[in-house]
Amino acid sequence: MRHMETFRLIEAVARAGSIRKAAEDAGITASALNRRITRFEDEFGAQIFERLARGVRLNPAGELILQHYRSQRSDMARVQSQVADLSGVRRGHVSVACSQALLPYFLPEQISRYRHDHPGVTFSVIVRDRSRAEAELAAFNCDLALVFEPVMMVDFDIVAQCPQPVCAVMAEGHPLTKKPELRLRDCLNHPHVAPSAEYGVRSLLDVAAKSIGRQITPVVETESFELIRHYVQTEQTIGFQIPIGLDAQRQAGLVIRPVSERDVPPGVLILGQQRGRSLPVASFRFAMQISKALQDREMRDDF
Amino acid sequence: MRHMETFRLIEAVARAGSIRKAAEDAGITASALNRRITRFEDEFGAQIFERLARGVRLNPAGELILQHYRSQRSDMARVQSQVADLSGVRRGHVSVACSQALLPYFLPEQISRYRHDHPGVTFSVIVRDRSRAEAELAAFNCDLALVFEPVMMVDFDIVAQCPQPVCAVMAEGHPLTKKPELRLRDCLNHPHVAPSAEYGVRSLLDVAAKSIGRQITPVVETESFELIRHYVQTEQTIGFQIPIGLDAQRQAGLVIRPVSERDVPPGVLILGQQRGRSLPVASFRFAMQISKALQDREMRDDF
DNA sequence: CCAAGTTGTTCATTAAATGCATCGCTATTG
DNA sequence: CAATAGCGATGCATTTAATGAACAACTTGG
Repeated sequence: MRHMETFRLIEAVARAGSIRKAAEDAGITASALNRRITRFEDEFGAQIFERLARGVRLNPAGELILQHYRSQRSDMARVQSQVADLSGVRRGHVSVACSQALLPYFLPEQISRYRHDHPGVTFSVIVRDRSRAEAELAAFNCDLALVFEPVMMVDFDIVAQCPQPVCAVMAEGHPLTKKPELRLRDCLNHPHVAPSAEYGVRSLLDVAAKSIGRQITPVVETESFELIRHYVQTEQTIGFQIPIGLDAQRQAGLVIRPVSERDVPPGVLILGQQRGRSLPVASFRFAMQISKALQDREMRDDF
Repeated sequence: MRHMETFRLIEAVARAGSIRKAAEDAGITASALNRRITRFEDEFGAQIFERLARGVRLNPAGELILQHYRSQRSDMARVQSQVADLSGVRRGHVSVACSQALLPYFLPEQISRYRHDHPGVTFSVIVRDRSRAEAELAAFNCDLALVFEPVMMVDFDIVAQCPQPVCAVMAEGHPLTKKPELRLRDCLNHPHVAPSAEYGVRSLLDVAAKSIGRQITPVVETESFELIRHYVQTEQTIGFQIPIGLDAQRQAGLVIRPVSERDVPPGVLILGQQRGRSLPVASFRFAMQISKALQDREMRDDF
């Protein structure tokens, strides 16, 4: 779309913080870019950049403009996808931000199933912690966010949800695998491995530990859920994860036990979108599929 | 805004049904316009007009595009008004579609009150019957619709409402003014004057008459509420209107009596907007003021 | 007070949009 | 059935708008 060029440039300038830098990135001269911006400001009727000595910065009006532009761009993408849809071939692109826990099994399965029915649809998956995922949603950089225990910003709209008890992962032969019910204090008495603070599992554990007068003291703290799963098989420790990122059948040598809900309340896995936005056809249908899958999961209540 | 030019032209072509006519209206040649459209279609990736022998017509894709454009235009207007708002001076424009009943007292008073506080805000008021008012809303041609007994299309969002009993208007000295309670059958036994079929008052009366085995048989049927009010003072007849379009104090020589609610259920006056749309600041505040006014009216329960 | 970095301005140049004349097509009309 | 009028598409010359290059004016930090 040609008309959007100016907006794209404005966005680039806002990102770069300088007209010259943005111009260089865009492959035009600073003077041309500067004039586009001033012309736009004239037409719009207000300045959108603060002119500083060391560059430029969006002012509040500019923030509004940028928000408008992003929403317009996403809406145009939706229109295009609807048009492609009514012309018969189901094309489109779905862009999801998700927590790490969805990476090993859930999302690959869901995407594969969707693409089996609609091979014309492509996907992009970005991995973000819960607050970043919501930020991507708000910036219209993705259509859907699938996150555990989101921070729930104002413009976040819940599409579907599914409770997820915190689970302990251990290697076979770990002493705690014999216990019929796994209490948090038992886990904390053994060496444990935990995700870092920005993750939902950790924040649930922190709160729960505090309420029994204890503290999470991981021997290894990491951003990578994958590392946790592998580490517990290397050193005899306890890791914490949520069931959707685990698969009892497939994880050979790994034992998965829910931590007693008396100690740690289950968190919620949430599929969300930007409030008030109408999604492209493909994203909408994918969201419906995910919702159904989460619902089925809740029915089965497995982990 | 420059970028929207092509969309404006597309809209003009869709309205005119012909590229040549639209080009003439827009003051450019048909060839230029034709090429803008084909270029847009290329960029967009799909045809948006059906080429017929006698001109062009929007296809479904074109309808979507037009809808998108209108929504974007209105959203841009909102952004501009927000920017004007945060720059201190409260400027803006409010555009309302309303039923005739609001013209004599209610809307003038409300607009005047709002403009007293915010002189920078301008208004446009268009008069439409209830279904037309909703159509204007859906086409983003106005921000608010204030209508009696709307037909309630899918994208119509209720902001506020206020019940309005159907009232009979008569000249002083009309025999029915003596009755303590006014029954519908009494009214129908006298010569009466009614609004035409597209109006809410009439449809309420039609339903009510039918349920008592009668029929509305107006000696004068008109689109103009004003004519009704004046006619009942010329020939001894009964007119029907809703209280918000009347003012017991100010209507010299006119008697207003509610028709018994046992016969005719009260209709509802509704303030609505297009679903999912965020209104410009001025329109939003005006809507809030109207809501409050309607609420106060309902409390006073006067007519 | 200078060096480095920025926005804003001027003018020649380049790219895009437009106007004009014309073609081919189709429905209408006599 | 043929003439005609109205339509969108297209090639070419022209006008208009956007751009690039160089420079001016300004702010900040040392």
